[in-house]
Amino acid sequence: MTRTGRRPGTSDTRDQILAVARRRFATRGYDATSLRGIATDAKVDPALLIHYFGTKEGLFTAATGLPTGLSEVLAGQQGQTLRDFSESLARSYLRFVDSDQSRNAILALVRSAVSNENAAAMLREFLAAELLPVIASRTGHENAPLRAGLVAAQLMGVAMLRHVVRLDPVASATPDEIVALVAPVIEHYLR
Amino acid sequence: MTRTGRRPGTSDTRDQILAVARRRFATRGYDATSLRGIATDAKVDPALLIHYFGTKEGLFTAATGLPTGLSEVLAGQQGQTLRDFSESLARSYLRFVDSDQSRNAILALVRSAVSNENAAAMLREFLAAELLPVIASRTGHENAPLRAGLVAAQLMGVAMLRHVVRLDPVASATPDEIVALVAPVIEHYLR
DNA sequence: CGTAGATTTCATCGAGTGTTGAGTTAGCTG
DNA sequence: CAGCTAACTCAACACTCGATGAAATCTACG
Repeated sequence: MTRTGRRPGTSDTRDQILAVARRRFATRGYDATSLRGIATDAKVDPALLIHYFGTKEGLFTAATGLPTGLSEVLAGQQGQTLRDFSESLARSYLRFVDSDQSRNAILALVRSAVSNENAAAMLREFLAAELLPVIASRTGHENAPLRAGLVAAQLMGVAMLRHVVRLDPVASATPDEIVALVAPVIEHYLR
Repeated sequence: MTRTGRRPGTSDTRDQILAVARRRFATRGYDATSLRGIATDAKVDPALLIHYFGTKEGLFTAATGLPTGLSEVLAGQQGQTLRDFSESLARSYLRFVDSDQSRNAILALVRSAVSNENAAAMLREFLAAELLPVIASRTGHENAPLRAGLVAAQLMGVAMLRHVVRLDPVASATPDEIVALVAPVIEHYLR
């Protein structure tokens, strides 16, 4: 069936591997995701992944690299009142985390972070470098970083209950219902 | 060195296996924890774990079964004002999660839940049966379950950032600092 | 056309996994 | 002391994992 050697025509195989890898890392985490599983899904030999990315970790960082989107969205919401900022932060975050497209990058990190110290470090650095400064810049308290961290904790907890634990009624609530309750909390932290 | 057959004297081996298993499941999660690793730590042959608990999953449920302590503590805090309840919920939760003794049961579930659907179900059921009702009973809103879920999300997020991601300044803050900021949020959700 | 380089598979290695079955030692009961 | 059962280990099976090195097939360029 599948002969050996290069396939005819131009090849999007590399991108397809990345797409499959992103999906599987996101749903199973780093350790529980196998190169063989990705290879099978991508209709490719496992050795090809090594050839392209050198190592499993290389594929992971290539697949989950630059969780773009969130920080840009947040950066574009500066010149507003605190109330508007809070609501729009909650709404953007939910839309980001709920969307199949880009939640995978973050969920992969979260899923992997709990069993892999490397991934935990990546997530830590992403939060410290991208998310927390944007939030902390909205308040003038002496403990602004801690307040921003607790906002992040609230948001991450929502994502955990919604998408990992899938606990009702948090998992089944509409974004609007959640935003209505969470936005005032963010406002409280930053006031 | 270690001879075969039963050891002389009375045996606390079974309990020691459970102690090691709790610790390792908590720090690495279900999938990343191996029977051989537990056996080595407990100075025991891997087959003995199977002999006692039948299967790896049997050992897991035996080790992480009944995360008692939290629900009893919470149940004993009913007849208070909402402000006192919120603060004491936050403080009890932090003491529970920060203590080596009993945080392992919960952290094992959280760590395992992200890569193992069985563990996710256990965590879901624990939250739905033990934690949420106690919280939800403190408010009279029509959406009380959702509000309780968001309280749980805030608390779980704190635990994640503090103990899994270890993100400063949440990880290094004192319990008092966190309680001072989180308790009003709980109050807000339940008011 | 011819050949260099990219793409892809194959077969295999060594290590680690959960689990099994048989065998060995010790405590308990009569 | 004899016999039963519980505690415990040994060796092995069947499997999966990440990674390696060589070979096969194709594209691209001269």
